[in-house]
Amino acid sequence: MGDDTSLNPRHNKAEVFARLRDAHAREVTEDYVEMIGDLIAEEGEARSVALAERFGVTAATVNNTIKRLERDGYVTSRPYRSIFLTEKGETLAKKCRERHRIVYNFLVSIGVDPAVAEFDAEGIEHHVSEETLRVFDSRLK
Amino acid sequence: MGDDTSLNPRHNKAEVFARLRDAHAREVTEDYVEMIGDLIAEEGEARSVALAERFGVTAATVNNTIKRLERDGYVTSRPYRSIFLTEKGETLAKKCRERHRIVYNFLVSIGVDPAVAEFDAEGIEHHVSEETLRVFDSRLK
DNA sequence: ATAGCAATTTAGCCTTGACTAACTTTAAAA
DNA sequence: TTTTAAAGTTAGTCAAGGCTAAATTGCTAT
Ligand SMILES: [Mn+2]
Ligand SMILES: [Mn+2]
Ligand SMILES: [Mn+2]
Ligand SMILES: [Mn+2]
Repeated sequence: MGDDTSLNPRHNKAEVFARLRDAHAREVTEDYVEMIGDLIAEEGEARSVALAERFGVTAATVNNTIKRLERDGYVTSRPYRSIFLTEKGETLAKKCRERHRIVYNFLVSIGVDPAVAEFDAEGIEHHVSEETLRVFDSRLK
Repeated sequence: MGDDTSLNPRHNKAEVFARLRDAHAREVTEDYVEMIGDLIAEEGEARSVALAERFGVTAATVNNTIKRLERDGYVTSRPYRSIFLTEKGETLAKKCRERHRIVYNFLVSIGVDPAVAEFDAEGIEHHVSEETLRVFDSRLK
């Protein structure tokens, strides 16, 4: 009962923002593994040049990011060759793709224009908790 | 008809991500002006120490951010004194507070636990377009 | 009036994620 | 088989947004 967390009206706003910063730290990783998975599915392989074109960034930026993803165990790559997802990367990609799909479908289902939903879902997906995602999904049926 | 934008299955994903990066560039600013407004309303003034506590960051970080906000015309401040919103800052704060309120209320209205909604709304608010916000709001009545 | 504490600022560091320019490698065309 | 264009890499730069440690200022209690 001496617990300040839920009773104090000056509630722990700091926790909310810490979680927000956490989500931001994961966003690029999530979008990359999802996109790499998409490319492998659609084109048979994920090349830097395709990632650069789809994200609208330079090849140098893609290169930096891929190195970080490799360091963190999400992808493997060899110089001048295409990029592969590790088990860990594959798992994350699958989760993100499903989450993305649910958020997008939910927005469309409540009446958001598909083109607008495409924009908004790309950002919203990273800030939707498991619980909120379940609520979105349950509204889809 | 030669318009690639809406017909081409290799649609302009790049636009979506460009907008996402734009939204990210504005997030911290939006949360700060909103919080500064809250503090002025609740406590009569916005001090660095209160911002640091609420955001869960150090005083040095707050200082840096306030300087950026000042440079960009959202706040005014004098050394060792409290922080004030400019007209521009006030306008943005008001818009963000209202948007935040709508997103939060919408999440709660569809069955998300209020505590969870508080977390998720803090991130989602920055990625909700005017149009999606109107849809959320219209569902609230 | 001043000592000491709390608040603020400054300096210096780090990572992420972007860029340009220049270089290297690969692969396709000639 | 050689040339050349596309793809990928490297090097160097920058801003945002974090941090710690140390210096400074302002306020409060003695
Ligand atoms: Mn996505
Ligand atoms: Mn995304
Ligand atoms: Mn907010
Ligand atoms: Mn926010």
